[in-house]
Amino acid sequence: MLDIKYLLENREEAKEQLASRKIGPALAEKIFLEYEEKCRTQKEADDLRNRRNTISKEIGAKKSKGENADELMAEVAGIKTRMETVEAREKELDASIRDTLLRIPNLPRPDVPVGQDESANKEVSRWGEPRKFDFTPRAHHDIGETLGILDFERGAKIAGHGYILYRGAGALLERALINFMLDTHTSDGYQEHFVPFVVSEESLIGTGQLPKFKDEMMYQIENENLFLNPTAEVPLTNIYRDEIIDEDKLPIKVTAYAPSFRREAGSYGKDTKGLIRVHQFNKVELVKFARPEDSEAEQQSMLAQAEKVLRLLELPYRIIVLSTGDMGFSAAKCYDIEVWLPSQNGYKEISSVSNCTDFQARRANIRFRRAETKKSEFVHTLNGSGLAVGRTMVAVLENYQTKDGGVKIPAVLVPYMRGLSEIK
RNA sequence: GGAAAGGUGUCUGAGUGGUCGAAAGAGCACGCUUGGAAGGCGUGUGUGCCCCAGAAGGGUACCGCGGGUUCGAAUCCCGCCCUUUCCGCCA
Repeated sequence: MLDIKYLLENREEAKEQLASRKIGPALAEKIFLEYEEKCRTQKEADDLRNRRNTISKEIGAKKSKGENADELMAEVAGIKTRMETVEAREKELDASIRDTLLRIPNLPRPDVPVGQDESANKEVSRWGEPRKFDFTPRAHHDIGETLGILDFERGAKIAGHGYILYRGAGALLERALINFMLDTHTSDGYQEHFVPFVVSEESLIGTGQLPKFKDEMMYQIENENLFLNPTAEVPLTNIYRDEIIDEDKLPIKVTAYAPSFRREAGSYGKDTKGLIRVHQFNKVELVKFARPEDSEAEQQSMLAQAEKVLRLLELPYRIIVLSTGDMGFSAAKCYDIEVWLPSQNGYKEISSVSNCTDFQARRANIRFRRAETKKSEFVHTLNGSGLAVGRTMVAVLENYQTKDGGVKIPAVLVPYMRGLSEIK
């Protein structure tokens, strides 16, 4: 959620920034208008309440002395009639302003490239050399099915399209990747968590998935105010919802493995085959809570943390900084890591590392107490995939495939594979 | 799922219709005391919003959340959420 004061005090600048995020000026104008009326309405309501409170005290005083208070009671009755109308309008305006604010995305940091979509994204760096094949590399779903380690048909039989059954060495490899990633992050100071796989509406509002993306993204549980976890960013960030953290505890670094569930409504036709775009995928998530002045640097180190996994797996990748039009709702600045996929002869997103500044903290009411001033301020929250496990599996299968249809296991994973060094 | 108890400020905890933003204590800040520290003493110590050009100041709201009763609600009533204990059911 944006700071309404910032919007009010920087109206034109804010509208420009919103335009870069594909939000027209109408929403901001609506807030300005409603805010103005809200101030007038609140003033009237406050004055009426003041009068009522004063009279009520007088009534109390009179009655305790046994005097007659009928006249005062008649006056207060008149006030109450008017109060009903004014207070109702006040509530309506407050709710409307809040609802609008909840649907406005975060504003970009000044160094984010401005643009409407991914064409304005900028490549930042590359690591690793894509392997030269002396045969035509196959796609991961082809490799996986042939080896019998990925079963798309039976996954679909069990749950439908987009739900995958992993078998044997495939199941083991998925688990190996999860454990390898968690071990890597925890040894670098991220505290491991195991989180609920369902999340409440409040939590989702806190991180920004609701109210705006309910239908496209979320699976809701029938008869419950619960949703399947769409990303461990939600449970991890909400750990500190409605809390005040001591400044000397910051930055807090947490990590968790969790399956992510996405409806992916509206993405029909994209990546329909294989593991790339599915309704349930595993992910190891990184989340940080930091002081505002540190969040920039913390984002860089989180990016490096996610990169580390790919470097250890020796998978080539590049880093992209997303443009204002391509960033996620809650992000003020976002890097994508894209891994090399031989079958696509190109790079594919495998991680997203976002600085959400105080946007989520304001929604979720996550603050810290500044030691010097004793005042509470909103923290900055950051999140990043470290990494999307399913897509890492894709990258391993494709980059490590052999001419005869097998897959070599990256050296760092062998200990996690009970010594298995190749799937054949 | 059933029964009971309970949710108050940074924390502990009092408060069952009026003068309660809320006792007391702890913590924290400042000052005094001391050669210094400990200790003691004193003072202060929430947040949002609105009015005000701003400071000062004022108003209003906030005692889990939402409604209701009342001239007046932390206090009474209803619904919901959460916590604890016991029972049931299970992994």
